[in-house]
Amino acid sequence: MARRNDHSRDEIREMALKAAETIILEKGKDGLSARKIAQEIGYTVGTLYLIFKNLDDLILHVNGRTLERLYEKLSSEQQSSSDSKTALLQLAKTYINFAENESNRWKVVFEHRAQTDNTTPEWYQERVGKMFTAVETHLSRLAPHKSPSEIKDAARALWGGVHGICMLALTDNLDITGVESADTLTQSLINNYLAGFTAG
Amino acid sequence: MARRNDHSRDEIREMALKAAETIILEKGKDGLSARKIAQEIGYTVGTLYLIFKNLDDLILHVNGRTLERLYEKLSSEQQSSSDSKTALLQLAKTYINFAENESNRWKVVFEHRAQTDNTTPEWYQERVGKMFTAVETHLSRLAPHKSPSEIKDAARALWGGVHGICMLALTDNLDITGVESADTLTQSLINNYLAGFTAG
DNA sequence: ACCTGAACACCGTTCAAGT
DNA sequence: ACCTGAACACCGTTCAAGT
Repeated sequence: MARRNDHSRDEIREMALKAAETIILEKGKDGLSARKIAQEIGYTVGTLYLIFKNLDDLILHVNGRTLERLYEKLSSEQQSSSDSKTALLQLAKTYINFAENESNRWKVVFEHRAQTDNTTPEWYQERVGKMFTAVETHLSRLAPHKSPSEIKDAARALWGGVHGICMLALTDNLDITGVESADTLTQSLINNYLAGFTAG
Repeated sequence: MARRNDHSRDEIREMALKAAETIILEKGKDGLSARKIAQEIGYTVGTLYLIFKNLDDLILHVNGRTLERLYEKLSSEQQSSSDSKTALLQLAKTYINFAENESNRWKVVFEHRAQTDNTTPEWYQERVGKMFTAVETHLSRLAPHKSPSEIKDAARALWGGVHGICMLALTDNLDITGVESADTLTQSLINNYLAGFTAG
């Protein structure tokens, strides 16, 4: 063995990330290990360390892809919305559906973020930031008299709120039943928040 | 060795939970292991398994104690509040301060919840439920015309929102700076939400 | 240059055996 | 009855050695 050259570095990289995503999908983060990924793609553990700094780095890239997929979902649904309020409600619906459908992958984004306190690369921060841009756009349409920093804060308050309901629902900490209720709660949050925000 | 009887079962149990809390405080969940707990309390790993079902069970009890401490903090601050709106804002402040001060322990509550999907014991659910009761009480005072189920939903929407901002701030996912901002955002969330909720 | 295989220092969990 | 010690089946990570 050694010197096989069956796959390019980029191919191995892609295979590894795909394998990791599949394992997380099926077994959650606890089911993931470098050895399992390696076995899945037909290489040795050592090979993974030629491509990724370590397992945390690999998971960081998995999470980057998850955020990318969410962003695609969010941006594909926001063109034909009549008004900005409806658009925001629709964004929240999409957000929650994504989190529910990709539940295991979605949880990893935040579990992993919580544990490793190394500085996050800029490409990652950018993807998180993109998720707020659409919200800010709609909010500034609904409240044109607000300053940019007020809009920025509002987007973070409101979307942090949507996220919180979503995560608590996903982890069964809200004493509610499933997605349908999570959806009801976010709609209530957004409607009431907007009532206060646009009036104030 | 064997048959030492230096400590009662309950004493060992308490020592183990305390040791686990200290390790989590200092190194986070990743720094925790059964072997380290055992070493810290001067017993063998095997002993831990005579008292706890497994490490997940031990962590569950650590989390139960964390929730209990939060509840004490929350209930100690809510006596003299003039009106219910101020009381809710104060509750959120206390909540965020607790999460920030006990950051490592607080994260474990939700990381662990996210990974193990075994049914949670009722004593745990009760502690989570207690956290919502105070919120419900204040909300029903502010909006006496709402039905109990509307109040319940509102409490979950609003507090899920507070929680979301709190967690995103703690994990650096909000592009804001620290606790102060998390506090500003929750105050904004609560104020605007209440404006809509009490008017509707 | 590319990849392996074996090593190192860890894990969680179990359970026969010691007192 | 209470606790140990050693075992089992796993980990992440590194790196000399093979082709």
